[in-house]
Amino acid sequence: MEPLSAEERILAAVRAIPPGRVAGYGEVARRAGLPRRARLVARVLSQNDDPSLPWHRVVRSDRKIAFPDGSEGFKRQRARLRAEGVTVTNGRVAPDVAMGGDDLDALLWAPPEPAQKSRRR
DNA sequence: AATTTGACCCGTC
DNA sequence: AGACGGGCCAAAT
Repeated sequence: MEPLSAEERILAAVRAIPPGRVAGYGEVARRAGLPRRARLVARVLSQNDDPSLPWHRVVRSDRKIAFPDGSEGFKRQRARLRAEGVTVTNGRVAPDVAMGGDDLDALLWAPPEPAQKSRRR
């Protein structure tokens, strides 16, 4: 088996984000085994053309949509997120759907259950 | 070949 | 909240 290229690993990491949840660019990079390569993730997404890729589940680490407010990309991403039940206000997704927030479970791709308020251990 | 750009991130102030 | 500086690095200028 040919080892997966960096780009393929990134795409796989993006596809691994469960519906209704989001992850940061840096988080995806780390997941793909490419720490500190957040920009590469952004570049790969910008090149991607596969409509089946859930690229809209990738947001900035501050949970805001990376596109300029009001731009086409911005509106497209916001619509796709809302379509799967993610609340977006002022270009930012609700904290309970974000991963890497502060709970270990989140970092380990916590099971789909965004409804609950993450109780600290 | 050198410099700038970009769907980014983090610590510090 | 925002600003600044340093990382990161493939592509485009």
